[in-house]
Amino acid sequence: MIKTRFAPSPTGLLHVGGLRTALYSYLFARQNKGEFVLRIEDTDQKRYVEGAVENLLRTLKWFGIEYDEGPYFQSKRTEIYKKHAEALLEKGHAYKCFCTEERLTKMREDQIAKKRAPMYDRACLKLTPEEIEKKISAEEPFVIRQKMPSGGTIKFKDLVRGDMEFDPKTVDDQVLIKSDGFPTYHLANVVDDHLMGITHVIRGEEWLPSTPKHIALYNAFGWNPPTFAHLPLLLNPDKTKLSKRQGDVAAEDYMIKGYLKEAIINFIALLGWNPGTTEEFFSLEDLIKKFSIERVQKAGAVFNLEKLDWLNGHYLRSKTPEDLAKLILPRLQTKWFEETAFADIEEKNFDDPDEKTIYFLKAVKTIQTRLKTLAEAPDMLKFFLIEEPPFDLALLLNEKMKVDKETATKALEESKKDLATLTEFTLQQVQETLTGTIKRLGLKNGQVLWPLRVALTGEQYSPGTFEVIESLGKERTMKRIDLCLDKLQ
RNA sequence: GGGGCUAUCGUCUAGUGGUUAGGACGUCGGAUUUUCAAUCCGAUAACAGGGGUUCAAUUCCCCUUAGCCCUACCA
Repeated sequence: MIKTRFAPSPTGLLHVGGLRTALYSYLFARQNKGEFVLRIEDTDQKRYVEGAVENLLRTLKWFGIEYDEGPYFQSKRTEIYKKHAEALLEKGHAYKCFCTEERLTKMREDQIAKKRAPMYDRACLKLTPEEIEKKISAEEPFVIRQKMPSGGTIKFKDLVRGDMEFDPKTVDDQVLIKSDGFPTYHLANVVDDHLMGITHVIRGEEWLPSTPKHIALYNAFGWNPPTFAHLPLLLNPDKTKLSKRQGDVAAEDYMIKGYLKEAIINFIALLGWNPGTTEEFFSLEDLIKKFSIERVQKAGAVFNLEKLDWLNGHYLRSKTPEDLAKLILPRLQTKWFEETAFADIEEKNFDDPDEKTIYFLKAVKTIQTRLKTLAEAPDMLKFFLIEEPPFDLALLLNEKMKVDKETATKALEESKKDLATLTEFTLQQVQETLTGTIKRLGLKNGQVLWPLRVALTGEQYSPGTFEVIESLGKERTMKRIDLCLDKLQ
């Protein structure tokens, strides 16, 4: 059975690159009716960040990426790694190294100065058993190093990159157990993947150069290595590895900014993979069916937000007003909103809406097509929800629209008079009536509709005047026109 | 310095030994229009360079270049 895993280290908020790795691993497992394991690689106490695990769990859940097993914590499995390291020691595939940090640093500096590849010089490999014994009784701290094989070629087939070949002579003797007793990534990773029955290791390209170390470890243990798939990196606009310096990288940042999970999933799925067709909208379920590891790209992909915006708009527009309203509601907890009559609307109201809720839903529907992110919703909704829109004379009188004070007054008065005669306030009725008003006054559309729109919304940009009137309803429309006329005097 | 990976429009990408090198986002223009969006239509723009192989290379091979990743008792 196919089994994949996502193995992040809790050093901060889950970033979008990690999310994509998790997604691909998850998709691959699901589409093969396999299992997906979550493992927390917390073997470096120095880099542990409080709350990182919670953020990780919360984020994966929010995106609907569910794991079948775990989360495992490597920090709770140190005995296992120690035992395996000792087995390696016995078999001669590893050795104890007592070198101090100072010596290693100096060695490296010397090597670099001599234009040589910085690698451990295996000084401690020459230690006699007696010398080792002496150092241990003297309680000298030590690490356990992997002894890379001396000859041959390390070969493996990468699902994304094809046949790979490394000369073990170019690969350093990696530290396996640190002097604090914790394993390094390289050991813990191999031991766990084997013990947990992982069949496919899907991870970022940054791990490609250390894969020969891992293969050598599998060989040393006498285990069959899993199949590897190294994913291309997500890049900054300048093509460097995606980093915090150049914008938001935490998945949560995008949730906060008002991107929908389906848009984010769709977007990152397409960053490094494509279906080979011109199809471009994919739900998580679609992806499980259509994803294919063979079609994963080799080259890195720039994390470019323009397409995310477009996708988000698409998904926003495809929501029902009720669903959209539910998403917007938590974002409306602002001071001005608390002072409106709508502050007490709850999510459950949308299933059995009263008059107030119906109005709210209508307002949501009216702004729907111009929403790019959920974060914009409160501002766009504001004029619907507050009693009185702001009055801005400079905005109301618009030279380009040929609206002066006299025109505005007349337009508002006459529109009000005509709208007052309506018994029904449908979009069609409103439109026909006002078209008549415009004709009768001999004005251009804008000369009537602009002042009306500004009177009703107080905004520079808004949905169309007819829509606004219909959504506001007769009572509010009348009241707002009066208010505006008063202030215009 | 060493090892490795990569290379098609600005971006995400399709694609083939012979194609008008396709799509999407963006940008620009037009339609619609009361503003802003949405929508529809159109345009723009790419095979990194040099050698081979071949009747023919964007495609296959080699070299160069560029970019990136790794080179920790981080992951």
